[in-house]
Amino acid sequence: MTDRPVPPPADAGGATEQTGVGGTAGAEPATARGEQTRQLILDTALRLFRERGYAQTTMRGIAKEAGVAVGNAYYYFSSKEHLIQEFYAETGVEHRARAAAVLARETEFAPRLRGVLHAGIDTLAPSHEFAATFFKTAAEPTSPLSPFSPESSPTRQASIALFRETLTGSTAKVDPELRDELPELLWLAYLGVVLYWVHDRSPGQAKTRTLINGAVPLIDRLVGLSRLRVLRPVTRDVLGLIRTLRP
Amino acid sequence: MTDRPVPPPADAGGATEQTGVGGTAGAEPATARGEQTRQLILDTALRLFRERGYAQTTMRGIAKEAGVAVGNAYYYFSSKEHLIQEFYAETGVEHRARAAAVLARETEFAPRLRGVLHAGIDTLAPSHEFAATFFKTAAEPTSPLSPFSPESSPTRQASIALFRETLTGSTAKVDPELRDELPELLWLAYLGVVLYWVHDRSPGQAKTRTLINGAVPLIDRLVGLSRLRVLRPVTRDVLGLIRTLRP
DNA sequence: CACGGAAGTTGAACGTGTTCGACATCGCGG
DNA sequence: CCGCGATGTCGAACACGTTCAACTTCCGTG
Repeated sequence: MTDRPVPPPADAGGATEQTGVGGTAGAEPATARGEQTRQLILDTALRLFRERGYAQTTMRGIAKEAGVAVGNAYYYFSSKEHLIQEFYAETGVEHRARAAAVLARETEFAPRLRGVLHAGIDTLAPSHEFAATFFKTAAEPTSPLSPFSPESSPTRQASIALFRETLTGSTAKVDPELRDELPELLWLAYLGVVLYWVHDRSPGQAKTRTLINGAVPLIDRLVGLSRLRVLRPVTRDVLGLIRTLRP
Repeated sequence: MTDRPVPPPADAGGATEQTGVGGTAGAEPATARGEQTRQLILDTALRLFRERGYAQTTMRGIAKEAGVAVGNAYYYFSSKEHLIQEFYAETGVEHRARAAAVLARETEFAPRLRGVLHAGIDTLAPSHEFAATFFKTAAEPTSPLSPFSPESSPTRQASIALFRETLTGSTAKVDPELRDELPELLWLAYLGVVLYWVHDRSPGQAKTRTLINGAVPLIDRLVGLSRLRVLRPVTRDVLGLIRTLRP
């Protein structure tokens, strides 16, 4: 399908768009054989996504290439989109690994943040072609793949934790009030960078690197400035608004 | 289909995702009969989208309801997604109309911006259910529906012009350097508001209203502050970065 | 060893968006 | 009035994502 047509027209209720949340995420393999098949299908799928792009890769193609029936792929992954969630997870793990190397050697806030952001793009880089075409599914609010969805919570929390570590592990002096909220804001900024990267058509996505290199000093300076008398009220108001807006 | 599988596997070139840009946007009717049919199909489609949601509305359903063949719909609109672009256009026109009323009576920057932002959400409000599910197609960089795409240029320029009018028609004193760039930044902020709105699950999307009411004074204050000595360099750097990053 | 249920696997079948060659209707020049 | 090309219309056919009832394989228990 593509757009999740509610399968049984149950839900006598109304014309709501209803999607996802309760949706089965595919089976967690219980045996070694299952685990192996699952991994085979996943590897094949991600390889084909990178080789041919997301849209040009069909579930039939994945199944044939992996040597299984199409129904078998659906036994482990409840939809084509769910294969992407696995991609997210893998990406997140690699991002944190790369970031750890940076955080181990840098102590100042700016270089730490700069390194972590670049590490994220480094991780994503090989998949730029195909990432661009599926990021749209992540943009749908009702999709379990949305970075704000409950299903993405583990990945999101891990990512926010990474930015918390980036901040608290640094020598930066930060308004204590801001200190609690900043990691989430940095994560949001990272989302913005990724959004820019997805749209970035410059060779090697060089402009995204420019964005990071230019934005980090600005963020750094702004964080320092936030303790200034003239800016104090602004800072307070921003934080207040954010707290109000959080779901 | 849904995900634009390059129809003929031509393009011997490579595995690029290739999409859109050259894609036919459907026929511009040349006769009165054509114009009438086109409008009938469009009205039917948008009505069904609002009634049933985007995914639950099928091209066959639209055709049947409009009393035409499915192939006929494709004569005027080259894909289901292209029906959405029409929705954008209609929305933009209504937004500008509502905004004009506000701009006619307000002279200060903050209330003007506040009014224009609320007008945008007012316009979108009746379509929240269905807007949420298709905004994802707008998020795909290669999609003609992306707000950054060449195809969206007219709508985008009109929207930016609206924010320019919001600013220049006001009594606000703005750093002349900022004055040129600010409208585009305000448009970006509007996009951010819409993005929040799409994800906003609060009753009546009340939180989006809170966001607008809270963010506008902040923006207003920040714009004023930008002329301050301490912030001058930051302002310069931000503007420099933006100019570098623009495609 | 036999059996029974859980786990894994299959592929035909459904409804979808989209395409395309054939047909219908129109308006205009002869 | 007759053609004839452009414009509009049609619906069967295609490939896709997804479902599901039937089947097979596996393993622990009696």
